[in-house]
Amino acid sequence: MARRSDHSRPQLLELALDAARKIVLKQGLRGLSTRRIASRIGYSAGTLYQLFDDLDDLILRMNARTLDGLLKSCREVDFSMEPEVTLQNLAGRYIEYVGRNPGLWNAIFEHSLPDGRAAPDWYVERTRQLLGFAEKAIEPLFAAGEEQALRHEAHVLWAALYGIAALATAQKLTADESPEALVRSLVRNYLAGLRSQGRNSRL
Amino acid sequence: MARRSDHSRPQLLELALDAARKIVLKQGLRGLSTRRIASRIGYSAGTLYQLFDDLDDLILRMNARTLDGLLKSCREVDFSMEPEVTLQNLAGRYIEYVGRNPGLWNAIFEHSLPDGRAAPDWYVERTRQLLGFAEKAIEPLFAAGEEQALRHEAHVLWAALYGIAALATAQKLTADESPEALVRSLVRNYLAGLRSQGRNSRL
DNA sequence: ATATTAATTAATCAGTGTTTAATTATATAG
DNA sequence: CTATATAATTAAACACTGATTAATTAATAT
Repeated sequence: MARRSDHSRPQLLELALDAARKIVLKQGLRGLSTRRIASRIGYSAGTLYQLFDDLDDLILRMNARTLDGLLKSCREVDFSMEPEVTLQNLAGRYIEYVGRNPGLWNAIFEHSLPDGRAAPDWYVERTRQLLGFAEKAIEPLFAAGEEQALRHEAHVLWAALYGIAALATAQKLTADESPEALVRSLVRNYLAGLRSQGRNSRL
Repeated sequence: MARRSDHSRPQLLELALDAARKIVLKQGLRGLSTRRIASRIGYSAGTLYQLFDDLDDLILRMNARTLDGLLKSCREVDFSMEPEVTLQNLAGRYIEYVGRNPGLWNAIFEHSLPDGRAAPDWYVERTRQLLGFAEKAIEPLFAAGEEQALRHEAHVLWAALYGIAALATAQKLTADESPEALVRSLVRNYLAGLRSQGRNSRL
C-alpha cells in the first residue's frame, strides 16, 4: 500500500510509542518486540522501521517520554523554599513517579545500547535536565565561584537517588524499607553533612 | 554421545560460566547467547541445559560470581577502624572492583527475570551479605536497640553506592566526575550528617 | 560381549530484529 | 478524468535467538 491515510506519521509514531509503553508496563522490557507493537496498532512490523531507526531507537524514545513525565513533575516544585525542603519535594516527586511507573522506570536502566553506540543528544539532554533540578535545589548552599562543587554534590545526590529508585523498582530492597523513607534519610543526612563540613572541602 | 569423559560436570560448569564471563566482558550482556557459549567451550547448546535450568539461571550464576569477587574484596577490609575510615575503605573497594569489571557489573543490573519469577535464595543471600558489610562498618555509630535504624541507614548508603556505580559503568556520568570522588563525598557527608543529627531521628 | 544407562548432539520449533522486493494507496501531471 | 509517478505498507526472507526432542553415542554394569 501507500500511506493508507488511516493515520498520519506523527499519529503513527504516537500509536507505536503508546503501544510499546503498555507492553512494557505489563510484561516488562523482555516482553517488548517489534511484532507485538505492530500487531497492537494494526500495522506490520516493517512499518515501524519507517518511524524508527531500529528497536533501540524506539526504546530510547519511549524512555525519553518516561523522563519527560518525571521532568514535568519536577518542574512543579517550588524552588523558592530553603534547599532541604526543595530537595525533599524534588526527591519525593522522583520516588513517587518511579513508584507509579515501575515497569517504565525499569526499562530505563535495563536497556543498553550495543557496543560503541552512544545515547543520542536528545536523550542525554533529558538526564542532564534532571540533574539540573538537583543543582538548582542546593544552589543557595554554595557561594559564587563554587559551581564545580555544586555540580559535584548534585551529582552525588542524583546518583544516590537513582540507586534507591533502581533497587526499589527492581524489588531488591527489603520489603520493610520504603523507598520514600530511604530518600528522606538520604536528603536530610547528606545536606546536614554538607552544612557541618564546609561544602567546598572535598579534597 | 554419552558423557565423553572429556570434562566432569563441575569442570563443564566452570568452563561455561567462564566463557560467559569472557563474552560479557567484551560484548556485554547483549552479546551473550547459548550458542556462543557452547561454541567457545566446544560443546553444543543443548548441553548447557543439563548444567543450567535456562539462560536466566546461567546469567544469575555468572552474576553471583561477580558478587563473590566483590564480597571477597570486602572481607579484606579492616573493621576495627573508626566507622568513616572503614566505610571509605569498603566503598573504595566497591568502586575499584566495579571499575575493573564494568561489563560484568553492568550485567548485574541489566539482567531481569521474567514476570513473576523471583531471584533464588543463593543469589539474594549474596546481596544481603554485601549490605551486611555496610551495616558492620557503621555499627559503632548506633546504640544497642537501634538495630532498625542501623539497617535503615546502611540501606541508604548501599543503595546510593549502587547508584553511583551503576551510572558510572553505564557511562552516564559526566566524564570529569570520577566515581571515586563521588563516593568519597557520599560517605563523608552522609556520615557527618548522621553524627550532626542524632542518627535515630529518622521519622 | 551384551545390555543398560545417560550424556551429547542434530534437528526442530517458535520466536526475534531487520532488510528486501513486491504491492497498493495516494498524490501529481497531462 | 485518466495515466503516471511517488511513497507507504506489507509479506516474505534471512540470520539469528532460547528451548525441546528424538536420535545417537559413549561409558558403565551385567
